[in-house]
Amino acid sequence: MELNSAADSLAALGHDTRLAIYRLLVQAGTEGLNAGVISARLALAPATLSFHLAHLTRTGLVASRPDGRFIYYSADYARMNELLGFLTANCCAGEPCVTAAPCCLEGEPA
Amino acid sequence: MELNSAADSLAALGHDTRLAIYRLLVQAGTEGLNAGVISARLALAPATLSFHLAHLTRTGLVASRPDGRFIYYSADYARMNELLGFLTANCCAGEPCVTAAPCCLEGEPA
DNA sequence: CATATATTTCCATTATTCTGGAATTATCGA
DNA sequence: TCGATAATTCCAGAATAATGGAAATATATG
Repeated sequence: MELNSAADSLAALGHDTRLAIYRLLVQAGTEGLNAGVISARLALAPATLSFHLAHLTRTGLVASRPDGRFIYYSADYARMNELLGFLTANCCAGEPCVTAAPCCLEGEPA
Repeated sequence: MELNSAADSLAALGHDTRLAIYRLLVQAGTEGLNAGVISARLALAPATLSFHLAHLTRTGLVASRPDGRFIYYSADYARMNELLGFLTANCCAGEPCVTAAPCCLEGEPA
């Protein structure tokens, strides 16, 4: 993973509203939630939500899946783990250290 | 950890230059590096580096320790783990899932 | 086909962040 | 004490991001 791409993802998560959206999706599982449900739960104006969902999607943290009139959004767990791995890579200069274990990868296509 | 505080930390990491600084410090270990060394390695103007180090320090990701004319900066590994834990908290809606293991906590005062 | 609903895109305003030269503060060594 | 070095703060211009009303797009249902 490139530094540039990791920074983009972290910047996407570095905003109260987007982080709240992302956590909602992380907790929702692979099914995801449609935009209307997210909008209702977080009390966001449609245009504002759309802007933030587009941002999260652009960085690869979130995937979207149309279903009729609805669009379902879900967290991409593989991407999350890539990002966690990037942050802890080569850490601690040889001092005692355990690297972070992969999380939530079951059911993901790797 | 509060959502607000996590978002601040993620935003701090969501910038190419700050992420590069942070990774340098993560890899440098608990000793850390002084500002001059960081400035030289990343070819940053002093004022620019100072701005970014202040940002990282404000969020708690980085600690500073004066030593004579030098100021040493180091990654706060406990804080990094808090942040990783926050991102993966309650994830996957009961689907098979392994939470991230703590990293780099040896030698930290918890 | 007409209407209702879901979501996005357009757009303009407002707010925030980034950058680096110059001045400032602080420490070291002679 | 004086000059050199380390790092920060001040400042202002330039760039980027966030917000939400209104219009547009797309799908479902009667």
